[in-house]
Amino acid sequence: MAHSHDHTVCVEQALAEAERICEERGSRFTDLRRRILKMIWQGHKAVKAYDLLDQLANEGGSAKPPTVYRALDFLMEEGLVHKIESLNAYIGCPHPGDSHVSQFLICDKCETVKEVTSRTLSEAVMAAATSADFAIRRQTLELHGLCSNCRQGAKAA
Amino acid sequence: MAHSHDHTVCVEQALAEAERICEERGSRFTDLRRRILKMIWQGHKAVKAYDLLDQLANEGGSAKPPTVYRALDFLMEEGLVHKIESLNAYIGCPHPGDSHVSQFLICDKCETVKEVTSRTLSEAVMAAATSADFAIRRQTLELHGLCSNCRQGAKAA
DNA sequence: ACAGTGTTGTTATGCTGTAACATTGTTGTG
DNA sequence: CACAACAATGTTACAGCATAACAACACTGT
Ligand SMILES: [Zn+2]
Ligand SMILES: [Zn+2]
Ligand SMILES: [Zn+2]
Ligand SMILES: [Zn+2]
Repeated sequence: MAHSHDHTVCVEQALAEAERICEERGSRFTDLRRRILKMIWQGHKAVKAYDLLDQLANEGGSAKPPTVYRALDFLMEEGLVHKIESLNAYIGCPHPGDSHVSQFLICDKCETVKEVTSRTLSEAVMAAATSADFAIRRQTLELHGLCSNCRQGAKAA
Repeated sequence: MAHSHDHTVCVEQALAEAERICEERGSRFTDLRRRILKMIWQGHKAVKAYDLLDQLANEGGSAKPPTVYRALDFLMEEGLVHKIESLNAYIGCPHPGDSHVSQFLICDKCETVKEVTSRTLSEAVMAAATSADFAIRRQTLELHGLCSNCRQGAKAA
């Protein structure tokens, strides 16, 4: 988020929801997966797979790429994490559980990624697809630019 | 394109336009860049950098990655080619010259990529950004699914 | 105890992309 | 033409992103 906030709340909420969702579905929210999800939630920036790998290594133990990618695959399948294609990086979903299509606002300055779900936008996407007789199964919608906060900083300076 | 067509026309037109645009701007449409643009236009699918590399190698000579990536950078800067982030692949722009934001319809079956420029969609994107007080500089909008042709094939079968 | 399944560890490799420096080609100037 | 300046390409080396294949371990239910 651009504005400051108590981020520990974000993290705890995300972990609690993940726990609940996996419980419901009978999928296993193991310690490794929990650790990685927590790392991804260390802020509102998208996190790179190899940064996760490094952090795992620092916590002791010798982590290898598959460890991280398998956890990421799991988290994405469960809808707990999204991949930002234009960054090759991963971000926690702020509202997993309820199925949704999302769009991302990515600030190129502070790197904050905000997930939004605009109904209007979704409908426009649908309309565009329909008029081309195209059946959407998955969408990547990533908007890069400057967040409100970073633009105000620029003006002040 | 899903429907069959005389693709040599597409290619020739793309190359001619590229020539014209570079001429206008005083940028150099060298032989290498021309060859690579032509390869990208071998169809309406997105092409991978290392496939271009292989083709260069096959045409004799020992091409290395930077050769390809530099050409791609040039072509993208001139707006002759777009990158499809969700595929790590590159596709020729069917209407370079006129500045535009585009969206891509990517068929997961036949791999055809269609570039569209929907005004409604662009406006919805703008509206979503504005309402989040976000200033867009670049957008990635990639819709994966099935094109009309591939769905009809499925029904018939 | 045991089989079956899912998770993690390990090794190796493939794909994607760039940094840095050498060489060659092009353009304009005296 | 000789020469400087710059753009483009060649070359080597490496960094970053991701998966295949198999081994070891853990959890489940019988
Ligand atoms: Zn937060
Ligand atoms: Zn920002
Ligand atoms: Zn064509
Ligand atoms: Zn298709």
